[in-house]
Amino acid sequence: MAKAPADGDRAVRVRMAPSPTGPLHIGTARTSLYNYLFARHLGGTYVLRVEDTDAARGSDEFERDIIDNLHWLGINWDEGPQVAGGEDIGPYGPYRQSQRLELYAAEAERLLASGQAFGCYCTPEELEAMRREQEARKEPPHYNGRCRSLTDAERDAFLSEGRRAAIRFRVPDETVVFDDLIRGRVEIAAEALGGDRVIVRSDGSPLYHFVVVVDDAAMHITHVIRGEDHLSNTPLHVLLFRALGHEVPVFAHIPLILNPDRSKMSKRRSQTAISAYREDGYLPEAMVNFLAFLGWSPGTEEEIFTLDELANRFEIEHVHKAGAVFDKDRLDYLNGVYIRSLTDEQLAVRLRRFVSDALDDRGLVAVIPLIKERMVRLADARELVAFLIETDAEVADRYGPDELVPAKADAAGTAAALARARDEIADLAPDDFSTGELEARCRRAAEAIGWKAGDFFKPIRIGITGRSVSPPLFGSMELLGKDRCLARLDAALAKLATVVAA
RNA sequence: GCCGCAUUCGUCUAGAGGCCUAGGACACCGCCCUCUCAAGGCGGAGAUCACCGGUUCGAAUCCGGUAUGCGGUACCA
Repeated sequence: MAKAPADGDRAVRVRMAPSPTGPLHIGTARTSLYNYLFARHLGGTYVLRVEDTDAARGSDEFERDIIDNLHWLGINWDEGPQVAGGEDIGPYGPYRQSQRLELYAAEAERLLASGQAFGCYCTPEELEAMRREQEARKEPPHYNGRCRSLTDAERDAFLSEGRRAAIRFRVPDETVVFDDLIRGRVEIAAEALGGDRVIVRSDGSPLYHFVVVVDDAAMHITHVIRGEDHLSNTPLHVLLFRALGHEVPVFAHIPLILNPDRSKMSKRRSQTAISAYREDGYLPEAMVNFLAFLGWSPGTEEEIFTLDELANRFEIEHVHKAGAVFDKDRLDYLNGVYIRSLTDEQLAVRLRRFVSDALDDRGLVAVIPLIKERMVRLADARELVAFLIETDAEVADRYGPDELVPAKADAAGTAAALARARDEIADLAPDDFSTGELEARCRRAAEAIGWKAGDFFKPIRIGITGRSVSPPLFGSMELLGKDRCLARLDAALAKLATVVAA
């Protein structure tokens, strides 16, 4: 079961910090999942914090999408907002950064007071010009320290020009070393950070790298599990934790999810919104199973796991180091596995919102045995059951007379065969209008005229369903009912007659 | 450019010095089953473990270098 936290008796606390600047992204979902599994495996606490400091790009709609889809996946949290715009729960709230501004201001003030940060009066235009010069000189772009040690007179001069100060963190000159649960020891020279970094804009709003550290410290986060794209930012974070006088958490940088061309998965090249997969009819169980295995493996050959089983088995040390291409084929396969594992009744509930109400609940449950193993996604059911919903005329409009004719037959022969089938079916008593009886009669009829069963069934299938590919024929006929079957076969016969006559 | 991380079948991965003539899954191919399509069963092909050098009796596994890929390099998150 749960083993002791890796770093002694400190209770594990992890967090997921999505930014509501877009719908829940596949990568964010997996990072959330890994955090969740890590916390549950160790009996720790899972915190959700909304990083909504970017008011211009963020929206309540996206926050709702993120929270809703996280819930849909089965990922729940112990602290944080429970519903979008709703009450937070937990002792370290509020859990939305837009409501924590006083804390950030106070922490920035502390850094200023201790001399670990300073006011910088350079304008964005000046900084841009400086960067361009450095680039022209083939130097790595970096802040040149112009405002590092301003005299009072210089400061007053800037102020009287109407300039407002941004706050910069004084980056010490050293090599930062930190341990990563997945990658081991990482060393990065602080020089690579490009000089003293702005932590509060000149308009007073704090920057991501600052608030993330302030909040992780304030919320007593012990393990920061996040995407590999944050690895290079980590030295800055370590330095800030130390400057603020807080314990540095343990880091774990998980590999990225990749487009087929191995670039970081993006909206441009892949479907990235979890909600889109949900609308296509992927099951959350399949999604979770798939995401968990994208970069992690239990080390055995088992591959089907529930969320709880994953939480039991998950070990962060076994997370793979390299990026993983999102393999849609594998997701499709897993989804099929999960669909087939449901009972007909369970499947009917999941399918309800994907299938028109023209097919009632009873009808839906009844057709499931015919379509269950033919679905990859729940949305596939729409096409699979369409023959039950479409009118006879709509079905007839789907095909031309030639399509009814099997490869080795002609129109006249097909018309005769189909007429024979029609008579057999018409002859059935209502009580005998069943899958078994239908099949037996049609097989006998095929044999009687010397046709292969497959050839004989082809025009029936197309006449009944309007399609050359369909769920099992006789089961479909039973569900359709005798009258509609006969009407559709008559329509097919009428079509054939037009080409036989010609 | 600079900094960092990575590199086992097409893809996801197993692999923690001898159990590896490298295992599994998806995809692919073939056969079987079969009313179409699926599902299922059986089988096949597919990786000189990026490359080069070391360490070792022995390396996919340890070390160094190279190459390639990716990520980062903001008063974005």
